Amino acid sequence: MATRRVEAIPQEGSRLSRRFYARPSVALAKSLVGRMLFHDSPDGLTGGRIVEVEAYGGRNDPASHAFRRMTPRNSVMFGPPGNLYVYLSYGMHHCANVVGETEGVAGAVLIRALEPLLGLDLMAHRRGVSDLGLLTKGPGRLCQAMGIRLAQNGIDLMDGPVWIDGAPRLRGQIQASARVGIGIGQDQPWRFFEAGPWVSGRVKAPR
DNA sequence: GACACGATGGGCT
DNA sequence: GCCCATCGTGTCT
Repeated sequence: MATRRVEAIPQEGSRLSRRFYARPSVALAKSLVGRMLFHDSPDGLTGGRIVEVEAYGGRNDPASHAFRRMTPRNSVMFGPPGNLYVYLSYGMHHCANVVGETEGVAGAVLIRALEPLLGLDLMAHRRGVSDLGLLTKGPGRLCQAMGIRLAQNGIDLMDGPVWIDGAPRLRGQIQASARVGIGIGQDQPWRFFEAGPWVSGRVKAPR
């Protein structure tokens, strides 16, 4: 498939610290837009720039998996900040979240879309498509492209095969809207994105 | 056990 | 825009 000219892509040595992740999920969500997400898997290295995220809380957020209580599935959300929370959606799609807050307090940021930059051929192979616009647009698609699965649930972003780079690179202003695909909690504008060709869904204004 | 339900995405109209 | 595959999870019996 066609290759793209990309800017210098930050590599090892500039991972975000646990201290960075230890903050309220809404603040963490905003701060993650524009940063690089990497996965160094046995298949190869893939990476993309985060362009769309959603914040999910705990007992304060009826749309969150952690709204009621801790269960085997959502336990990672209650764990240390800086871990990866992966779950299966609709029986076939994986969704990747970055855990925030502090240990014992649930909160996470769903990664909804990336600008695909590194390992494009591998992403295309995993996705079974060659269209760049369909590689990492949407939480399920980006997990498939990046090779993120249930096996990666709970891994540590500070010291693991999946990590986020320290320096944000923004090409526009960060915008906010209601979250996508939830039936409740739409009054909170907790979706944050940099408008452009890589963002999923449609732009909805907070109700 | 049984059962209802998705933080989705692909295909079709 | 509408339909629905597909299965882990949580809730209820």
